[in-house]
Amino acid sequence: MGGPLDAAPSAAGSGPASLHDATPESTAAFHSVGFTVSTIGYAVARDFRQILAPLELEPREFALLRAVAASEGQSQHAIGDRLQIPPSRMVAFVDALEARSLIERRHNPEDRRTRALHLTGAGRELIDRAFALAVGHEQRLCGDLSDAEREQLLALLRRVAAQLGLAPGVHAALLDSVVADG
Amino acid sequence: MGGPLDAAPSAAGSGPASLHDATPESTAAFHSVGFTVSTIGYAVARDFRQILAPLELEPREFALLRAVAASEGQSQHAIGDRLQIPPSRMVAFVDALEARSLIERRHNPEDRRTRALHLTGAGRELIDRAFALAVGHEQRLCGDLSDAEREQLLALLRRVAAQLGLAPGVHAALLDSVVADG
DNA sequence: TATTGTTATACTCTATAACTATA
DNA sequence: TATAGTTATAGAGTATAACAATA
Repeated sequence: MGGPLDAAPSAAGSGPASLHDATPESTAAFHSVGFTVSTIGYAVARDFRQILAPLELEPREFALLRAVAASEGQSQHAIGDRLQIPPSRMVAFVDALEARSLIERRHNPEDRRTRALHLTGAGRELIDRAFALAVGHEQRLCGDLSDAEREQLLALLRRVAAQLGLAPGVHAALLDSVVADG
Repeated sequence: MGGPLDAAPSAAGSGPASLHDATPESTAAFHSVGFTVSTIGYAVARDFRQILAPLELEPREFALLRAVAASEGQSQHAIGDRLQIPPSRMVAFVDALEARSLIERRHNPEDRRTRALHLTGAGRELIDRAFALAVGHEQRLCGDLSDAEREQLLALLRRVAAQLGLAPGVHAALLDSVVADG
């Protein structure tokens, strides 16, 4: 949702009464950690999508390429498991990347049911280019922060993540196709 | 996407080479501000959706209710504009809330094309309950942070938002139905 | 002629469940 | 009988464009 989605008013403990006064979203919106992190997270994801667009690569395709690169030769199912992508969705994703000769399916002689995923040379090159763009994106995001401030931000965010019971490294958005990274 | 979506490796300047080594997402993932804020933002949104679920209210419906509350009597179009919701989508949203007698459309004698939106008593009550849940959510998110740390986190996030050219208070996710707040 | 609200159509994405081939 | 991959079907959500009423 949008501006009015902010759930915490200017004063955290002011209570529901402030909902009905004349001060709308514009002033109260950015005082809630929940709304702020959700808003910025979404904007970052959208921004990253645009950053990757020139490569004709979606964030989730970048994620998939990276997963294949990280453990080459794994079965389609295994990689889908790690990314929490159901088997039937993996098919289309792998199809698209294979059609562009970025990855390839190979038969596994030991178990002819499985298809081992491997990167091609073109796939490696594209990952490198995407990675360079991502690093640039990250640097732009943090352009206003010193190294110490950046570490501080990450430390604070991790403590919020812990409150959510969030497992490090797993982006739930994968399932819903909202994805991004810097 | 998921874990492998992190674009920045453990060392921010290490470069694409680290893509091909044996260290996968698990260790590198949470070192990028972009990935971290996007991941947590998504998790917060999902969490908030579950918080609201007992009220049978979606985050975007909460946002819409709040927008109506903030400027009662505004036309459907005006409120849609503020929330960046196109007119044709507003119809279904307002239909749903009106069917539950949370808001109502009234004819405007001065311009009979427009429908002024007003909250009902039930709508006000539901907002209050949703708001209480949102405050609890925010407190849980920040349960591990002192007041000073919370302000620090918000200040750092705002500086990242500024780098993105993000207008305070407008949650772009409204358009894409990924929405939340604490 | 422009605008508000509405409706209709087509398209995308996803989940679910069959289906095959191997094991 | 179970599993990896695939395909088919149906459903949700959305964008786009037409439409009616009013200005």
